[in-house]
Amino acid sequence: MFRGVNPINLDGKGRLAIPARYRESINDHCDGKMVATIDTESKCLLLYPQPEWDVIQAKLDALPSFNKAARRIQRLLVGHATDLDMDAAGRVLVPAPLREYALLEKRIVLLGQGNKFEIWSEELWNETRDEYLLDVDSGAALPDEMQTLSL
Amino acid sequence: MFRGVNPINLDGKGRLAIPARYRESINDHCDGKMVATIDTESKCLLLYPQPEWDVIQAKLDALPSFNKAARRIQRLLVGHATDLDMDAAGRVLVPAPLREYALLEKRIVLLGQGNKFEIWSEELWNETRDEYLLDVDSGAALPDEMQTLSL
DNA sequence: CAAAATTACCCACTTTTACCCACTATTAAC
DNA sequence: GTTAATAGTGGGTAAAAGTGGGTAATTTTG
Repeated sequence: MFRGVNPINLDGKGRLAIPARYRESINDHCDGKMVATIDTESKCLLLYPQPEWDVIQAKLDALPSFNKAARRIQRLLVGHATDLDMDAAGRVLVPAPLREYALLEKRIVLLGQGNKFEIWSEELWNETRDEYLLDVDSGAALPDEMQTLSL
Repeated sequence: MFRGVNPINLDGKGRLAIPARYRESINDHCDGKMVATIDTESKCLLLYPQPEWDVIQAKLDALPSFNKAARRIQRLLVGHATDLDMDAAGRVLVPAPLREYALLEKRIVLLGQGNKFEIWSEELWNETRDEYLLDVDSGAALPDEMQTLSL
């Protein structure tokens, strides 16, 4: 279970150093094999341990090919999903097409989100986070599942 | 399980170099024997390992011959299906009629889609992808299978 | 059957990537 | 506070992959 915000620098080659505290867990869980894809709702990337992603892709692959919405999701998610291997220094190379999508340059944020990470450009993350905080005040409608949630 | 975006150049002879990371899997799975056909809903091609295609063609052949829609799909898909062999350098020659259908010139994109690849002209893929990203927000009707999907 | 076009196979060049090493900064220990 | 160890960062290099083209064999066409 991943959690926490981690400000990181991408190096000149587009490599992302996974913070050391996650590495053991990642090596145990998937031998350093990860899968990155795009988030379709925000300009950020999703980074899964490969076994976690394989479950999702199996579900996506099973969707009906002649349904337009299904096809669209398959093309976006599976189409952008790329295998990444951690190197000996605990780094993964983020492919150029994905970097472009999420507007990643030097300063990025790695966000632990349970079974996956999200990768944001630092600038975009800060803006998004601030918007979220404002929205909370406005008291936007919460789905039923959340009405009973106690923190 | 294929996945990922791969920008590739078709060479002057219409050959497509399969990215190295897929080659071992393709050789294991079908000894380099692939089948390409058209996608009937988008101007792109579908590229299957031969055993995967054989399953699909068997289903198509079993459709009722007197149903007009079935007949049409059979003619389009089976009619355009062409055997392709990977050469020693991991390349397949994309036949001219298929290249024309999908408007393939030099810059193309090979899109992993589970049991198959899609082959797009780079320009058309970028346009299509951008449209899809806009549509996601509009929340077009999703099939039931997708309502429960959690990423 | 001959000529032309196409295709398969091979080789050469260029670009990219994986792997390794070195340096710096930060944390932890004494 | 000083030292040691670990983590973060950057870059060089050898190997692999991508790319392009020549030539010979095969197929197609007139």
